[in-house]
Amino acid sequence: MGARVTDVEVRRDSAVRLHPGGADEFAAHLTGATLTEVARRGKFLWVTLDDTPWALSAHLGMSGQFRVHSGHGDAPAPHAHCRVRMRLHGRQGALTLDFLDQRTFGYLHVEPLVDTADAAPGGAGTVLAAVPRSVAHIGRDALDPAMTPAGAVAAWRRGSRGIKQVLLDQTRVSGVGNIYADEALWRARIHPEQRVSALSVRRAGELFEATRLVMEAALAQGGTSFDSLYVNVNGESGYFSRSLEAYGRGGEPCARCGSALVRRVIGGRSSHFCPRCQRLR
DNA sequence: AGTAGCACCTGATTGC
DNA sequence: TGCAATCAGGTGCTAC
Repeated sequence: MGARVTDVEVRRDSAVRLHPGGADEFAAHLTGATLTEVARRGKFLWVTLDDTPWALSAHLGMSGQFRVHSGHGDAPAPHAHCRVRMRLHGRQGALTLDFLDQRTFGYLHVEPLVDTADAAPGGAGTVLAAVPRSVAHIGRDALDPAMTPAGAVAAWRRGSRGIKQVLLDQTRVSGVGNIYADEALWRARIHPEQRVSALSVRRAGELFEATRLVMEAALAQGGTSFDSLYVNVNGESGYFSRSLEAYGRGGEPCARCGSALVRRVIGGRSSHFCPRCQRLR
């Protein structure tokens, strides 16, 4: 890091729709700033600006991606899905940073950092964190060391909804999306429609362990890529889609028991599970 | 406060 | 062949 922003080109205004002052103010605020430190919580990521309490904040939605090219004039012409192009000067010279987003659910904005103090039941105590304002309501990431098993269990067991919907609720435990939710539930043998109020502490703890295992395994393989929508900054895909046991496998045999996996819409999201291994109780 | 449902958007795929 | 309907994804927002 340590790259200075020398130019900001917003190619589609809706890419900065959450920035209060609109595209011009976004570009003006960012231009001249130095990108210092990258952080994330769940699916929200941000880069701090200089040593100010401000950050360039981003959410990739479902198809957003950052791509980096060396140079400015010699960088490739912006892709059709390029929504914002930034030109940077770092230690290694000129860089072009593109925010691509085919389906435009993602966004960028510049916003202040705020202090949060969330208690972590289970031993870690209160852990302070400075996060962008739009991230303050988001729970700790499943892989965050400050998210303890007991903390996750307590967060998940509140309320009356089914566990699949609660897993996707980013204000409880963040970072788990539709694919990893199905995978974690399959591994923990929990029915996606199981009411969280009827989920024992022990079973919830097993679900947290399964969630971490799934996410660590996916990370180790570079993520779950079906196509060129899901890539790293160099445009390379991950391989975790080859390891999926439940997601997208409706009708196929369960790897554990051989029963046909079921696909069902739950809370508006397509869900996949084994009707034999994952019993509703 | 917790929950439900819609809006947002594009491109691939399926159905007629 | 053409066109319409459907689907996927994760959030912000409003309404109950």
